[in-house]
Amino acid sequence: MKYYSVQQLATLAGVSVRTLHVYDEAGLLKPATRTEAKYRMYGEKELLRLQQILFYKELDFPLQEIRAILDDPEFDLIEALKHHKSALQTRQERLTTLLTTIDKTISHLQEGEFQMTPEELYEGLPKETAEAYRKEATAKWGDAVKRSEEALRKLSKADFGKLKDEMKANWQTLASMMHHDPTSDAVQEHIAHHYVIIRKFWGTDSLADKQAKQYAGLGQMYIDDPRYTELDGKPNPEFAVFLSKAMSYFAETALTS
Amino acid sequence: MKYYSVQQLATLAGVSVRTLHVYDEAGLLKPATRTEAKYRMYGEKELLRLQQILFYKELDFPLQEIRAILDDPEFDLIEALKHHKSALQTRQERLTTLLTTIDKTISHLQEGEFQMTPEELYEGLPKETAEAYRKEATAKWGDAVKRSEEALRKLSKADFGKLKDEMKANWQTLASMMHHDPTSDAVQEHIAHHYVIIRKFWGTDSLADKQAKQYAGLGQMYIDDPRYTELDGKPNPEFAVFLSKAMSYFAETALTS
DNA sequence: TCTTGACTCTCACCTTACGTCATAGACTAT
DNA sequence: ATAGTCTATGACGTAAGGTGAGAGTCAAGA
Repeated sequence: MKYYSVQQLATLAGVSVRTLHVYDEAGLLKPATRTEAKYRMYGEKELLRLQQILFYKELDFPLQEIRAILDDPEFDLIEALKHHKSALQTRQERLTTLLTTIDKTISHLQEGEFQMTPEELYEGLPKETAEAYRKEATAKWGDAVKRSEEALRKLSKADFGKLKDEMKANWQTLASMMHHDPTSDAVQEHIAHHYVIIRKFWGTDSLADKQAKQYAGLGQMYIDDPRYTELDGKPNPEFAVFLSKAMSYFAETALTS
Repeated sequence: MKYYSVQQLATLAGVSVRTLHVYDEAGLLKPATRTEAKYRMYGEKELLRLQQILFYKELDFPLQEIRAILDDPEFDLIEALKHHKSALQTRQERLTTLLTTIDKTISHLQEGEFQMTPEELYEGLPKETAEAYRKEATAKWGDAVKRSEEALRKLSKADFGKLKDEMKANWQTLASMMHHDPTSDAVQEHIAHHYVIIRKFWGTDSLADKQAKQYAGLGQMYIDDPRYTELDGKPNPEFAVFLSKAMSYFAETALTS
């Protein structure tokens, strides 16, 4: 039977000696035995248990719960995991909010310094071209466009600003992703995230789904049209940028008209 | 000049009195003045500073840094925000990994755990009719059906019951809506709400989207087929009821096979 | 055998940003 | 005057260890 000293076990598992002391004290991981001089000696079983402990610690379980899980065979592990999962999701949402706030703060502070003028936003997309897109969209989606505009008008000014910010970020992500890898699923993810944004502002309102579907359909209209996606018979590397701008223009128009 | 007591300020800002004590002690927010009895009195300026403090606290800055930011006009705020942002992004990535790990662990633990008798679920739909629907569905959606079944088997018994209840309610709403107005958008809303339910039970799992899409497609299959929607060349008033039962049967079968 | 250096033991205080008493004094309304 | 509310300070507790202090233990070289 092989034994490990505190330091050996600590090194093996990548934790500190103090950590093992704490686990011993907490009854979470007792040494297999002690020498006459009270040195802690751990065996294979303890090593395995430590692996388990570290696994749950990775999942951010508090030590008390880890002990409960490992010691009580009746413990409803699955329920605990699910509970923990929802807690993590809450944290993640909070982090997302924080990141958005930080982004806004940064861009607010940089106002004037790096601010995008509307001209820059539409850069490469001349007014008449943009107008043409809008006409095309309204011709194909007339009613939907109107209903979308109604829904948008129901937002408060503050929400309107937030919505614009989030959508802008989403489009920028799309453009950046497709710039780095034109074959990626970025468009799908973009639309999926668009759903998320829409839901956030209109909740379960059935208008949300209509709006999102209409938007997705509008994007699809461009995506399906080789006049936009291809250049000389090959994928147009500028398509992502174009799509971003076109959709942005469409939304801006819908939001403000 | 208006002054606020500790409690007034605390209530205004939504923090505890103790928090204000701590901030005073830390030199982060000193009261404008003190009464003879040493009561802390805060003015407008302090209120504004408190807003600032809470803003940075929202961004998870430690109090020491907040003090540095607010007291040192030379502090490079934008750099600090950017630095902080990347830290938050790291945390968020870690959370995502954790959530994935939890999902994997849950499904690993639930493997093979769940079985159920199909008999009680066929209620209201004769066996041979039901079997025919299922055959049609699997013929058209073979692979998707199998994947869906996998996902469904991973639910706990408790969740399974809840899912059944919510889906049943959703179908009943559909049937009732279409009964009153066969031309309504009820099917779209039904599918949209189905998305919501699915997300609730599978959360971040990407299977959720596949499941929902497949379900939507299956419904569309019936909706597009005049054999079901029409009767003697006119809209079939029983279609909603039929669809409800067919979809119900399909899901039940997927849940139990 | 003695000494040196590495290892180990337990005790105990420190960390964040407060929460939660405890005790004592201050203010307000009846 | 008295009850009820508000305030002050001080002290202890939290999670999961970090960082020593002081003392004992072990293996190896001189």
